[in-house]
Amino acid sequence: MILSTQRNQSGSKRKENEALIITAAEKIFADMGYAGATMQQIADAAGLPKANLHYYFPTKEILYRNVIDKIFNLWLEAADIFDAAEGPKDGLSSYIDAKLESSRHFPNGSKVWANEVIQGAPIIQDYLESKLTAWTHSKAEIIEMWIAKGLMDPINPKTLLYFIWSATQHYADFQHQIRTLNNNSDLTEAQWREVKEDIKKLVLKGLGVKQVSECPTISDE
Amino acid sequence: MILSTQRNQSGSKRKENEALIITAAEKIFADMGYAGATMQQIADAAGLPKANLHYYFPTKEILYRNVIDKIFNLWLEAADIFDAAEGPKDGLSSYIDAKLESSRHFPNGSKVWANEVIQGAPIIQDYLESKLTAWTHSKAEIIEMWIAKGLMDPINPKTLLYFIWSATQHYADFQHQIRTLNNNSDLTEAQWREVKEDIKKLVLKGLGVKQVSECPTISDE
DNA sequence: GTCTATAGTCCGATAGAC
DNA sequence: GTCTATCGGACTATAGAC
Repeated sequence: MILSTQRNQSGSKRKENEALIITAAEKIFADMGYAGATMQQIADAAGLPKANLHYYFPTKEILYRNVIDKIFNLWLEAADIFDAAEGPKDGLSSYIDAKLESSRHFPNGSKVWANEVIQGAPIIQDYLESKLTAWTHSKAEIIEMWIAKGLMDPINPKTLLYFIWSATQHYADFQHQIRTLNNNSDLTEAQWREVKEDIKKLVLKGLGVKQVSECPTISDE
Repeated sequence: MILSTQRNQSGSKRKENEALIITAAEKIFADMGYAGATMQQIADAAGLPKANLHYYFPTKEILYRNVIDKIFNLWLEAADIFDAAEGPKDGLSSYIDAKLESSRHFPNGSKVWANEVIQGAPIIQDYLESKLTAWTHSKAEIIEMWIAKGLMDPINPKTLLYFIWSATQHYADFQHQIRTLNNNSDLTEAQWREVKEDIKKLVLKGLGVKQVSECPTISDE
């Protein structure tokens, strides 16, 4: 009993600190790159001494892999929408919405992923070859089914997926460039809404999918 | 006379070595990131002793800025097509072609740029604020003119530019991921042609621009 | 202009006290 | 489980011979 309680206490303390460190690491890795990030910077961002990081994550690389793991699982979840959809109009626009929301509110994960892939995925190649490959094939099948049913124009499904990934992740990865070109201000709520509508409209119309429900806003303006 | 000859000789030798070093640096910075790249790796890739790099480029940062400079000028050149175009059908499809060719044949420059912007442009912020801002505004004006003339649907010009940048640069920056999802093979000539056609078709149709000349290929297949 | 040898700095990781 | 102090290695940059 006592042991169990102790285990719970230390277990939750461990989980708490691990989550704290991973969140701090995500930001530092996004801002500095893997090699550029230092354990000291991550420790400062987490408000812990550097040695504690090594207590929870023995090496920098293991910490990094844990950050990637969190990012990748969020990515997979966002795509459940895809499977549940009735057709491309519903599925693609929900997926674009979800990806843009993720770019807006959690840009750091996307940045870490992009940095890693640009450099040839030296550390997370196994993710690409196992999980991402399987995921991509399953989504490609759905797109092919939609095409076969005549719900949208024919297109290489991977080209379409890359298209959506790049258009949406751009708003996370190139956040700084977009901000600079927007008079050094973050996009406003209205600008985000406009981006979402523009991208969905362009993709759905470009694919020959019938337009999103013809009255987009609820009421005013 | 003699002095002038000597100056030419040493001048061309200097230019030669500088170009050699910049090309090597571009690859190493793309593969390793700024912090991850070492002067030793760049020296090895250029086939020179490390001290010679410091002779031509006093510091790592100065070398890096020279790499960025080359990349950015190529980017600007690729966009001259834009200004010369009659309308969106011509201008956008030429621009997409040019950007995809650049992604295919010179991916390293795009990767270095992406890495830098993801990390908040710590070193080349002045480029974003001066050159890129001016460039973007001039292209946005052209797009707005096309819209005003009724040649394409209304869209925020910046959203359209980001769209094209992301879709095309994705094939450079995420080259490794695309290769992995393509059975660990680079895209073939035929696959590149398909990607180009798919992207142009999607963008032009999505924007309500009249379709690309209705018989795309010259002959066979 | 070229190259070797090294100075000086910073970082990942750990030992060991609490 | 927490933290300080430090080791050992790697890197940028330079001094100085050729």
